[in-house]
Amino acid sequence: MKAERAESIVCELAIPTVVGTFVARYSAKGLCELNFPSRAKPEPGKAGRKAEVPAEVRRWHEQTSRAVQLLVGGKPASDLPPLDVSRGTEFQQQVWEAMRKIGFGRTSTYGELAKAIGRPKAVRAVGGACGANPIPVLIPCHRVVAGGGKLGGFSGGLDWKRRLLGAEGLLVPEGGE
DNA sequence: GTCACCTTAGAAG
DNA sequence: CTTCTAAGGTGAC
Repeated sequence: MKAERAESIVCELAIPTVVGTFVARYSAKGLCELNFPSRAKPEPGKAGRKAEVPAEVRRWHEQTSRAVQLLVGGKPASDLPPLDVSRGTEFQQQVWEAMRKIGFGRTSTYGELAKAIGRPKAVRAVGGACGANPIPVLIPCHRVVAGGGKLGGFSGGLDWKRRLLGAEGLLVPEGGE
């Protein structure tokens, strides 16, 4: 069964936080993408069009905003909006689902996730799925570290991975341990 | 078809 | 201990 690729985006909204402004995108099914703050200043124009946003999406955005703000602030978020991951492949969706089970303040490794989805040898593929994760933070790809206490990589910038792990009270490997 | 990627276990030197 | 190799899945070229 093929995932629907051409899922249209309903709208794009900004999420101001103490570490910058995230940008969330919604489809008709829920949150489909979340981006880390970019260097560029947020565009008030786009974020200011909330009046044209469907009530349902506004409700989701409220949950998303709260969740993101809690997480960057070092607190667990329990109230999440529906996540639309329909553009991911079956494999990627399995990986993302497994990642969401990693509790707040806990970590897992690429190897463990690979085992969890029944593909113990697909460790690199898991890494690839993490990199393809459209909704970082809410889908905690930052809680997935490499084995042996190594941090591993991060598409959005290792800086974010460290910051998020640090916010959850986790020791960030830095070459010593 | 080929290559690069958020990896890792195992064999060789 | 360090270095090299092979293996999974996916998207860009």
